[in-house]
Amino acid sequence: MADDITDIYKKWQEKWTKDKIFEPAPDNRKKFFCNFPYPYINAYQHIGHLFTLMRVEAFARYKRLKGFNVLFPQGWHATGSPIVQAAKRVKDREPKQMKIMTDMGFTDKDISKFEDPLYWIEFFAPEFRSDYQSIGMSVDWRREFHTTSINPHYDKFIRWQFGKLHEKGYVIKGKLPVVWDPKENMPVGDHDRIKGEGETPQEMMLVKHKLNDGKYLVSATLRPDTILGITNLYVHPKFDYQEIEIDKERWIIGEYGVKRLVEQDRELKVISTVNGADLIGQKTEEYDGHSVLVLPATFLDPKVGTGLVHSVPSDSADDLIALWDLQKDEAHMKKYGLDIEEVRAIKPIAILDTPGFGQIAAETILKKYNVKTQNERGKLDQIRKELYKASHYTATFNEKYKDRFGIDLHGKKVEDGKDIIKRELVKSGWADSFFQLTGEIVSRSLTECIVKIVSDQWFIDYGNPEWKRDAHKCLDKMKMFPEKARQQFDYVIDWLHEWACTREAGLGTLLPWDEKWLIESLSDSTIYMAYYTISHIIKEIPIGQVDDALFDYIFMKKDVEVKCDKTLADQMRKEFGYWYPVDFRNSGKDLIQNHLSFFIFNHTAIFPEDKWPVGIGVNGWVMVDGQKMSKSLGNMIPVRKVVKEFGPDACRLTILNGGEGMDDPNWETSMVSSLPQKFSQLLSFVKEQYGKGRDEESSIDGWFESVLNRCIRDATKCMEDTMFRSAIKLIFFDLGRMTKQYINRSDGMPNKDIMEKAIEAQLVMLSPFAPHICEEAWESIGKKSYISLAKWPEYDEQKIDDSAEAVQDLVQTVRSDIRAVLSLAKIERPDKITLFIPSSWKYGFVELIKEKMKETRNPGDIIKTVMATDMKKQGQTVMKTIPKLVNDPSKIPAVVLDQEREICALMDAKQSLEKEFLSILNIIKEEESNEQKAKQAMPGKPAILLS
RNA sequence: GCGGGGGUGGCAGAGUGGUCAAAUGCGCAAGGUUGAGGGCCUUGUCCCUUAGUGGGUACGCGUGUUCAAAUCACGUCCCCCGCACCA
Repeated sequence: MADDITDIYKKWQEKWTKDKIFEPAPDNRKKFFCNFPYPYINAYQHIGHLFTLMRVEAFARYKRLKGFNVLFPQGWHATGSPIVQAAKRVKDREPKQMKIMTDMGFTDKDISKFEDPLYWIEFFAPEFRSDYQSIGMSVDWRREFHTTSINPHYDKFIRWQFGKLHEKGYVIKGKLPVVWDPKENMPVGDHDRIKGEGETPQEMMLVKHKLNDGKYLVSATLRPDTILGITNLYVHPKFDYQEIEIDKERWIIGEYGVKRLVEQDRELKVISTVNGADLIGQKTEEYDGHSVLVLPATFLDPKVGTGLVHSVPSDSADDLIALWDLQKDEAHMKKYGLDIEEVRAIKPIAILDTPGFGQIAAETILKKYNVKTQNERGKLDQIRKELYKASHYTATFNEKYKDRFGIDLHGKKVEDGKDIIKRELVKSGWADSFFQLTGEIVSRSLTECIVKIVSDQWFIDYGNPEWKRDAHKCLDKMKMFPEKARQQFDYVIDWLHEWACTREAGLGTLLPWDEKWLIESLSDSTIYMAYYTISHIIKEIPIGQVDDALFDYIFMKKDVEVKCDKTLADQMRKEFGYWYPVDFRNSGKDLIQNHLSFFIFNHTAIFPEDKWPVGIGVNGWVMVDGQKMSKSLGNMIPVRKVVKEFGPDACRLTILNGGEGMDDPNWETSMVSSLPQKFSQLLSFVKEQYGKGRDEESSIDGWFESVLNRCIRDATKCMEDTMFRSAIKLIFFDLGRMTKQYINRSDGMPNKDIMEKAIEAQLVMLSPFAPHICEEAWESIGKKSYISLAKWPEYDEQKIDDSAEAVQDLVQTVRSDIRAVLSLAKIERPDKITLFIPSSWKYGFVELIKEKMKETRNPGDIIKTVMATDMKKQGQTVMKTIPKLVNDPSKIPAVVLDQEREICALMDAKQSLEKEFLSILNIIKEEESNEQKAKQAMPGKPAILLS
């Protein structure tokens, strides 16, 4: 036996490894295949990973105890760009990255090695593995692997997968707007930006306005649906616009607009430059045929859109206030030679009904905020947001939209009609579109980013309706942990559409039929769990012999020629056939909308129905002592740190005790730090108590057997539902407390068999959470085999007896009160004890007390009871209480059960012993067991009389 | 805005029509216990009142359904997660 608790961990980890107890092979038992998404290995893991991981680990160990043949493998993910980019940043000695490296504890000499992306994998994969091992994960390490082309076997597998998807027509080609660094000629992800995190490309509609000479003024808008409300255009008198030839048309558009069109691969030719001032006063023809005036405006930003806008004063507060300002400013109008009356005649055109804002929403809201001029930018910015929300999501089209767009939109919501209008405008040639960034983005190369349209991008077509149907079918049959995650999946499956599955840079696998592309990281990790079933075998096969045929042979049961050893191929086919499908895959709730849904989709696409996944677990995000864990708060806790400080079992128990379901679990420092000591106590308790006690039976045993069986029953239910926190409470805390109570209640002489059963049950049930300690305790009570391979305890429903538990608790309470009184009165062995109790207790209570007291060696020899006054208002409560407590009320001394509350009253008396009870005792003593007097002193209240 | 999950005592967190002033844990208070440690065991902990007791207010807010609501319905406010090409 290990001397120190810290030695225990290593001892058992080594034994497990030596005896290969977590390296399963197919046999005739039922199997259970669970896994945890392979982590991305660009830094040491923190306790956030640990929670998700531990849910799988605890479940795996539980299922093993339940007699399943359990497979729990683990691999590592390196696909994608973060490692490559981090390596590059290390090479550039970028300060932020250097801090990350030194924070992880690397010296300057170490750091230079990280300039090579492959070194990251080489370094971190073993580090992750050693962290996993140090915390006692029951993983089959033979099957470990990492992703990307540097693992050629896995690479082949991913190529095979994509070949399959391609074959079935689930991979399609299309266009994609991406954020682009024009200097580096690379796409720019969110984390590669100095400025503009979260900004994305946004499609803007280009609306054409026909001038008399047939040329078009082109404005940009996010609200093409309000086109019927256009009253005028605004151009900036000081800007130069460009006239371009595009698609055989002539457009007049700002220079930034031209630039964008060029960047986005539009063919065009610049013809000439047009001064804004020259456009003012001209008229244009609109989509619906009406004619509007071009007006001057100075609020325009040349960088936004096309540098000129159309004005919809009915529903844009900015447009309306600008119009009002201009209408008031005669000098300004004159300056540009405008007809004052004509300008003043411009009125907003009602087009939408906005609940709460009426027909001319812009006017309503300007009045509400009391905006007087267009210079009140703060208010106007706020208004824009508020009005956009209301207008876009709640407004409906008015009668003008009745048959304008080929379909009656009158009364329809803007939200629903917007796309229809957009399509119609494009179709009729009155609108076009381009992309614009939602905000300025500056890349790490200090270049301002642009939108680039990638035209030969590959997509996985999650929008395919038949595929969606299969995904739903799979979901419907799956078990969810917890069940309430299901609704989110349902929504996501419907909502997913084409997913860009290839990248130009990073680590990974090349797209088999178009090798300029790399398969993106979320797409190469959807069915790889199948690879776990064979990874330990396939790695022995020369890479030249691994081809699509082999995978078809293994996974599709196709009887094709394989290049490799047939025995090995058959063995892999057997492994896959045995272990698949995935029984439980667990992950954070943020992965529902991508990875976990892809997991479902891809399985239904590639595998036959009996291999579709059957269980998914989802959990929340780890908090640290009530606070969100984040880099900025500096409370990211590395796994290795806490494991070293508190030992693996304390960490395992603490993290799972933090929470369950979809709630965010909370890591409590106070809990983890108190556990090592509790473990020591548990160890010595088990050693001390096991195998001791009496052989004969006693009635107190029934109580404890009831407690024990109930605990096993409830804990089993919790484990089945991965409600690990509740399980820990029952197994570790409640059962531990009750076992000690049993020893007390049997005066240190518990029944030997029952005690042994209880100790064994507790250890086995606790072992998924604290396996090292439990193995040690198991060994200390003389068990020869591993507790990790023991049998989960059975429970006997017959032995669970609510009434027995209630009665026992009551009796024990009375007994301890008597003791307290005796000790207070400093009497060791009274001749007589008199209990004064409410008369409503009489049904069987007295006999019961007598009997129990005898058994438990009560300090008095004689117990006499006296009925005190009737208790009022008992009946009603009692009648309600009984049915809940027992199924057969006739079986038990009914009223007694209800008296727990009254016993509590007695306990109260004990609480205020010094103040109150002493005086009562005095009364009783003085009166020399004058029962009458005692009754008067405390009518209805139980009292204890000694003599 | 959309989809999902929530709002309960000092905190965390049960409870989904009556047994609810509300499990359990932490915190806090009192007492006990062990001459070892932030250990263990009792008891108390919404407000007022009592010898026992009784009464009041409460489960985001409002309204309703019901003999009865933390629990059901409607409305409303607030918080968290996601809304993608990022692993």
